[in-house]
Amino acid sequence: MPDNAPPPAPAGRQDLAAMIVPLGRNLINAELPVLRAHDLAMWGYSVLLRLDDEPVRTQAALARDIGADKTRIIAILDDLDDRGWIRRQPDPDDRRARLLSLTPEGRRVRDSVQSAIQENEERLLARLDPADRKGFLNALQFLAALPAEEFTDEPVADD
Amino acid sequence: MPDNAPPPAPAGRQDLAAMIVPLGRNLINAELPVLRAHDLAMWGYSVLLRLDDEPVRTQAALARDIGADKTRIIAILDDLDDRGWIRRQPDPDDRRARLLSLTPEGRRVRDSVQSAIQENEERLLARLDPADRKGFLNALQFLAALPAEEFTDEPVADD
DNA sequence: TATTGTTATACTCTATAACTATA
DNA sequence: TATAGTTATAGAGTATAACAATA
Repeated sequence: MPDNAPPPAPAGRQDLAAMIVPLGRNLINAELPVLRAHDLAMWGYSVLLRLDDEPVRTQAALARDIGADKTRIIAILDDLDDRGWIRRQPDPDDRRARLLSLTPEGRRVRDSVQSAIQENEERLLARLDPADRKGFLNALQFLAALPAEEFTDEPVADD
Repeated sequence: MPDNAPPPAPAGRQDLAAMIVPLGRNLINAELPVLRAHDLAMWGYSVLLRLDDEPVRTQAALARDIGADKTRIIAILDDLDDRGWIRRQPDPDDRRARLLSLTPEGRRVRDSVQSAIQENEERLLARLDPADRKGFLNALQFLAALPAEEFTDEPVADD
């Protein structure tokens, strides 16, 4: 037990996961109509989001980053490629690897979907007390950025 | 667009779902070793949590409350019943229904698991700025209590 | 031999449909 | 006939294993 612990609040609140997981499910459900309107699936959107920041050098790295499997994203990449939303170019330096990048059209789709989604999210956040809203976003950004190993005492499968 | 909207912060942050869903996954992963130590699966733990507050009158209601399917919880209830952690008594007033309740042993297991889980969660929350932590929990409790319909403009399947 | 991408296969999870009993 | 619980089946989603190309 940590020595600086405030009262462990054993019955004071639900488990974080018990609140966060269903909340995530509701947020996903709110995204689905938007995604459907652009004929896009959740994994496809995840790929577009990940590629926005910077191109990615291998499909395996992309898969890992979005929490998927390298075998699972292939059909997704095929689909995005067919529509001209991403490019898959063989790396000249290592022809085994594929340089993944967003096309201008892909970026346009991504921006359009994301602003619709975030507009809806802002509608929810607007219902919060301003101070809570700020603390919520600060804390969420911090926690979401924590590497997976930080969540368990036990080492998580990580080799 | 809401008239009181602050700047929609289009590129300012990730989508809420994109932060919350992976965070939920990490929190679940952190729970798994604890659950395994009690030879309990996630759905079983969900059932114990739901039964804690008050007994439930039908299995279908229990399933709905924990976001499961009435056919899916049967094996889970069988298992919890076999271990003596829950009771399934036919309702004398309507012998089709099963009154579901926690046994003292079930409550003991639930408490033990939950305090281990929340102890770990407190370790994470302790890393937050105190004001953020408070805002985070306030906002989370509010958002987690929102009914599913509040998340979409479109009516969600609800008949 | 090791790695990237790919395909094929098997497995797990979940939902749909059909059945029994009570009402 | 309708509802609660149960069982059996089918489907979607996911991971594991084997393969081809390149290093």
